[in-house]
Amino acid sequence: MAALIAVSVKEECHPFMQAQYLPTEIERQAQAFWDQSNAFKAVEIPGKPKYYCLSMFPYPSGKLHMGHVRNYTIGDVLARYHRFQGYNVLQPMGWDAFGLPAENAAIQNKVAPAAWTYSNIDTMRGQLKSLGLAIDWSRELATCKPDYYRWEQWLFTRLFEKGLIYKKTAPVNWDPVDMTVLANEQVIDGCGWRSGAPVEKRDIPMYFMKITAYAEELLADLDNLPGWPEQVRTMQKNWIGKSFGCEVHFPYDDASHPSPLVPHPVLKVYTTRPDTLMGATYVAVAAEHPLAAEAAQGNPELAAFIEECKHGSVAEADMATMEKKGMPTDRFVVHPLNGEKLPVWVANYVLMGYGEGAVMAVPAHDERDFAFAAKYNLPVRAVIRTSAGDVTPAPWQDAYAEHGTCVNSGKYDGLDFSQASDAIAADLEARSLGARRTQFRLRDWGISRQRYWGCPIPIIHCASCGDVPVPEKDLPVVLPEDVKIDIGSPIKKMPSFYETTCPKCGGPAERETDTMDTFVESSWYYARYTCPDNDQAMLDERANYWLPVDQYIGGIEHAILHLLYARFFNKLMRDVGLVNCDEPFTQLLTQGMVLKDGTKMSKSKGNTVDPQGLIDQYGADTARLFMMFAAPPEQSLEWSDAGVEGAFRFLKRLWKAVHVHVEKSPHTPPFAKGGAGGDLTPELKALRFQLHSTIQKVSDDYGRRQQFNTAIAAVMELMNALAKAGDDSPAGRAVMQEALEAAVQLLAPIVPHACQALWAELKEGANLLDAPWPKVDATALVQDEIELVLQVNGKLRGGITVAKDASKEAIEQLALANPNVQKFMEGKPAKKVVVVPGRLVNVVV
RNA sequence: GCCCAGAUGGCGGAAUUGGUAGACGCGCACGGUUCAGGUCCGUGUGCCGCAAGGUGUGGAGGUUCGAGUCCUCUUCUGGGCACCA
Repeated sequence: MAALIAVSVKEECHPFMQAQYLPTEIERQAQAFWDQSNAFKAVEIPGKPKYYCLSMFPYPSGKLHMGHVRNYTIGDVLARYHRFQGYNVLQPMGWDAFGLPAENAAIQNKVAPAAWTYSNIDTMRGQLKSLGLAIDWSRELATCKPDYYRWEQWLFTRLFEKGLIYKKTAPVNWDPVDMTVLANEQVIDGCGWRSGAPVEKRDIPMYFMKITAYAEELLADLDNLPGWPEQVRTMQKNWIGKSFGCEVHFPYDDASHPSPLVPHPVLKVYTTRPDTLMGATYVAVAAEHPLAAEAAQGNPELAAFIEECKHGSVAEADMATMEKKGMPTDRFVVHPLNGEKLPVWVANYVLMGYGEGAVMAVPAHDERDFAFAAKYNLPVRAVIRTSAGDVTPAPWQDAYAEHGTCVNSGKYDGLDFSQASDAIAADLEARSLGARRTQFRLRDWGISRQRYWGCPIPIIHCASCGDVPVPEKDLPVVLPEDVKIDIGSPIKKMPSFYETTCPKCGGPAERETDTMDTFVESSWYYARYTCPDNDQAMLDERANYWLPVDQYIGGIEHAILHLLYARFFNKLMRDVGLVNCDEPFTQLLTQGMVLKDGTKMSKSKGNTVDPQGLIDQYGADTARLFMMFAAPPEQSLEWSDAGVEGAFRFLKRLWKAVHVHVEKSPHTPPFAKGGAGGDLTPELKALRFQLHSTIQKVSDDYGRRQQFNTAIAAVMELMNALAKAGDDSPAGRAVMQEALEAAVQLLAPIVPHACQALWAELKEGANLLDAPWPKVDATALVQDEIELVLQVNGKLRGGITVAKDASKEAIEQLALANPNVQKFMEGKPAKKVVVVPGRLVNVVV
């Protein structure tokens, strides 16, 4: 590249254009022009259709990686395309700046997390700018700045007062050597990543957001999001996990000795299979269940087992893959319908966080209960007739879990799933030993983190007044940035931070030193972009101009948590009166990962390609073109150096094609129907047919399909056709001008710098950003004849050309008369002839 | 373990509504241009076969005149699993 620049810096005869494609200079000029003309500054214009295009903001980890380049190029392509369509476009950018990596980097490099973060932001901002993104940089925000997070604290206090934030204990990963709480990511094979010590579950008090209060709405509104990928809606639906079942109460056998630890003389369970209740042979509780602790008193073996269950991480994947173990207690409960005495077990496969933390076990019809019963020799009683029959001998078959007809169930025999469920629920209700109930898998969102680099939770703990939210006038609670980092949060050891007075009683009090989950910041940033400069309110009327976000773009890995939390926050903000819309993101595009050698590009795997090197060597346009061409946005993208070369080669050919044309015939007006040239030759007609088909296809690819690889391929095909065209007549030159103008416009969203320069060349200095999107000339798409494929028994046997309005009968006759068709019919009569208009004829013999 | 995806030439991918499988690009081969090439241009390129033709979309079945596309089962790969972001 350097050599290339050195060769050709001399000015050519043409004032605007170099003969050679010189991306460095072209991109510098284009970016300077966009900067100076404030081309992408977004202003609210009432009445003009708006398009809010948002890519998930980056965590400032150091420098840009290829995933960022891909994400922001996709967003930029959509933003620029809609701008050409006449929309008032907002495309902002900011920084998801709080988080764990800053603390790790701080320990490693002996820098404060704030300094490290701000320096990364500066580096990455520069890199983003070199990509030529159509971003309104005046709206840039960073979540670690008090002018951002003060509003998060403000909303927290509102929600706390509304009762939507509450406090309870919950288990965390505790490293007993480092004496710290670990993130799931920091637990490797059940041990702390730094200390190597086996991790324990420990209950600590935390603040929770009542997302379950919105479970119904979060579930129902998924049906109002047709612009979201089906798979994301399905994942969220399953995550929320609404189930219809029954609460069943098992009275304790020795109800005469109710434990003070167990408030009710019944053991409650939740089941989605009340129809199998007659098959329950034991009851199992989670190790954390109060009954387990109570039964362990005076039972050292059981106490040891419960202790053992505390080892390992709190991650559900770990819990679900570990060996299913259990231990009996000396307690029994009474079956609520048949009065049988059932043993109570403690089992590690029962989750305390779901339902009642206890299950009724029906080994005959539940796979986990089946395995557990086999292991511990517990009775199995089949009570459902399934496609596998009336009994359930080992080994387990999936059919055992099917819905079927009750058998061996006394008065319920013969009833199907819903009849039996209804009847059993009714009988339980009559005895006050249970009731119909819906249950959600979704749990409330624990937002407390025992970390430093996050938004301080605005609560003051007062010995007499309890937990008091920080009054609005005292916000923000500012996180000190000039700190020394070692293991543990510095603000927990900083009296100047936590020593304060109670806002209610004025007595001495302590600030909360936990910070918020960084998912909180990323749950509302999309709204703050609409009014980032407002220092009087979290949001203002501009939010209702721009929201909802019309197009959101980000990695599929965020399909559940981030997107669910953001949807939740939108509803919270709506209910506080800050926004009008019910949902934050109308259209969602989930991009795939960038791979190299078939695996994810990542620092830890050492297979990264630095985008900066790519931009320096080939320019941003080539990087963008390659990224958009190599795969459709939702699929994973395989990195290829040769593919980058190919993209660069295409841009050189495009540049040369325009250059040669302008040199040969400058100031050519584009072909216009009835204008230059009059009647066209068949070749030029064909060229215009391809040109306008391409405009139609590419516009559809950008606007509806969001498949940019096929848009690029179509323009490549057009350029290949133009390279073969050799008509130097005035009509030929006019069609060439028309085609090159369109090609440049069609590529402009993807390759903005080169196209900006080429447009100025073709249109004598005009600004491409002012040009409306090319229109399809319907008359160019009219065809007199069409080609049909001929098949015999579904196999390709030739083709025919017919008039576009040929009748079915005429087509059938032509097909049967075709020599190759006759050859493969081998003299047999046609049993059936299928004519698919405009496509094919299939003769069945 | 549970939830959600994906699998098509030597490679990335195309085939949009069940209708010509392999567009476009890379790579490769041959030819040309150039003092030179990590330049440019042209031609060819799924596999088997001299050809006619046959065959072919992870695997096994099925529906259909017709299946990469729909159904059932299955294998492998990837994403998520609530404290990575």
